[in-house]
Amino acid sequence: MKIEDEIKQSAFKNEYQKAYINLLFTSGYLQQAQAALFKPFSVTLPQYNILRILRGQHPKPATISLLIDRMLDKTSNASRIVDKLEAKELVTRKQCPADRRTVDVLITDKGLELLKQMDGMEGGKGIGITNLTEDEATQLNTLLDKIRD
Amino acid sequence: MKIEDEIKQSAFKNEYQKAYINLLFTSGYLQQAQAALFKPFSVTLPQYNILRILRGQHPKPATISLLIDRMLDKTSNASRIVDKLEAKELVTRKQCPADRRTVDVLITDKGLELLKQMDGMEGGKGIGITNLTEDEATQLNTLLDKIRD
DNA sequence: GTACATTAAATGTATGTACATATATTTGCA
DNA sequence: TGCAAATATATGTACATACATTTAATGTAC
Repeated sequence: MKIEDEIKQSAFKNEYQKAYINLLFTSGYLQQAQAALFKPFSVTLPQYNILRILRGQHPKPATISLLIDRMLDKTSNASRIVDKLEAKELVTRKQCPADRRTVDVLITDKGLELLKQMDGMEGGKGIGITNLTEDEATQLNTLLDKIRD
Repeated sequence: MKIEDEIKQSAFKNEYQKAYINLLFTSGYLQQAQAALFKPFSVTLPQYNILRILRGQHPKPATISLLIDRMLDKTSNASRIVDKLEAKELVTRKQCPADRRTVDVLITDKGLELLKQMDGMEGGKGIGITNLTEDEATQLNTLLDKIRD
């Protein structure tokens, strides 16, 4: 659907303003769609992202710093997201003996099992991005990279 | 910058997954940039969006329902955002006599004055979207609309 | 005209974001 | 060695999101 109709704003100042709003809106749209897919698993998007990073490290532990470094949103609060995951027994956290400032975060078997169940719904598959052809996806990547230059 | 370098993930499964992550990441990037621009004015992005809608209506009032309808993110909580704006005296809120369930929300002179000061920084001008040519912005709009089909 | 459904808005709760600050530990340098 | 700076994480606060529930007013069917 055209962005004009989605937000009921008939006119934009120019293509740039329109593209800007469109980008924010589409991102929100995809995030909501994904959150809906995740709901049955009782895991939020940021929690899922942390779990994925931990699986990537497994069986090595990750520190909170490493998680922050790899997260999409650098400014979010990894400590508290790990709190939630720990409460669900999807990760463990223990002080690292080598450097007692840092904490070793490890995904549990239960966490790995959950991710296994969720595999196949990642990457927005079937949500909307696959409405594009592969060429168009490549085009989109080029445009987005240019925006962040 | 290429998305691979931004999030230190070397390989994506395919162009779709990459485009998906890229879209979410770029949206976050733009929102953070805009939040930084807004900070001196002590207004958050959703608060600003509500003010813009109210200016569009001025001098007619808007109901909360109308605000929800026009907001980019439909599921957010317009009532509480209006609370914050009311506390800053940027809007007024009073029960509508015709239908006492509804509330007339009006932008104040102070609110209009604030928007006037902020005009010119909207639409991501100078933030990144203008790294594109006008043709590229049009292309981007087409791709994004297709994602939400 | 009373009862029930619908609508508009507000409120409650859990989660996350953004940013400042606190606390503990380690590092580095005089 | 001793002490300040840097680092790793946690915590506090304000704001927003997501979703369920509540409250009040209106509409509708009988």
